[in-house]
Amino acid sequence: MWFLKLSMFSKACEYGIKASIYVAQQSLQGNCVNLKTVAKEINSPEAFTAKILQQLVKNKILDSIKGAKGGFLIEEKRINQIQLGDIVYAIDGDSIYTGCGLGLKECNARKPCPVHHKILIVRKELKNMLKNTSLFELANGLEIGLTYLNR
Amino acid sequence: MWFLKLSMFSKACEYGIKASIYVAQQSLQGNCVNLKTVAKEINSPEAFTAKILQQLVKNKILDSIKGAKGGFLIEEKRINQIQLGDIVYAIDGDSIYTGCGLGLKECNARKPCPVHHKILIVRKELKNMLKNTSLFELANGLEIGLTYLNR
DNA sequence: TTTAATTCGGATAAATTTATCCGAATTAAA
DNA sequence: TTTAATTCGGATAAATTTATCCGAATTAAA
Repeated sequence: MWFLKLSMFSKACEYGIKASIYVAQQSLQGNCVNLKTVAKEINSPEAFTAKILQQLVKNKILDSIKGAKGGFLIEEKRINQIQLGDIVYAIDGDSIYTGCGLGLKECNARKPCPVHHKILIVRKELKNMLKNTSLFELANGLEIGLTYLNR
Repeated sequence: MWFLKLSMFSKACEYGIKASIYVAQQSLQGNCVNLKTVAKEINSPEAFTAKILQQLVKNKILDSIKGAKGGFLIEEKRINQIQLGDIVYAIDGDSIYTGCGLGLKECNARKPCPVHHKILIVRKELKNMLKNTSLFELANGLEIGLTYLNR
């Protein structure tokens, strides 16, 4: 207790998002990058990042190439089809879309928890953001030096 | 991994919010309620709830009365001064207001992470909601049968 | 004064999330 | 063909969050 989090994403999700953005940026330049490089560039623990990259491959966010000179990449034309929400979904599942804000087993508009409608507004904004933010946009911001991945 | 959460609040926070609402509702009727009753009514583990109630007392959200016939209550006039955000803050601290969405140590408008501006919009909505939702409003919704705490 | 019901506070355990380790499988290059 | 670099996948460990236990302190009522 006493220093809990209200961060938007889990660590797994943070790493997943950062990794996807980095791989996308590199893929736009025709580069395939390996785990070691990814972990270094996004400043994340290597072994844990490996798990997350696997998860992203399973969920068709990333492609992987096995063996020496292997690594991760994203088909270029897919980069602007993938939305931030797809990455979050691949790692955290659909708990944003479901799940009561106060943990009630049942909670809906007809029999809502006390914060149901309040949270709905915020969640709607979140869903919207996740749906309308493309990986291309994020990778491009990084590429042109507008944003940073590693500080 | 593989079934992470993207729920808005931690369990501790969920219990804290539910407990505060229930105690407020009861206080509006002049009742002082003990841990056992609170835990039962909000469907939460008793011992853990005890810790959270203590935390809320320390942070002046709730008042406690020790000894037999003791319990928890909120001074009536304070119920509409307390906002949802105060409860969240008491338990989870100010991590909503600070903290980079991608976990970067430094992240600000001048050198933002790739999702900085995206998250700011959502966070602003969240902050707004937490600031403008009073405990009275939540307790009252429960009282008049508009909302439910235990399903 | 004694008893019973309660909050408080510390220690500890269980569950979940985060992280590491290591060997198998794969593949490019020597 | 062999070697070295890599992804993959399972087992396990560390850290954090969630949860329990128990005795001390407090207080209303018998």
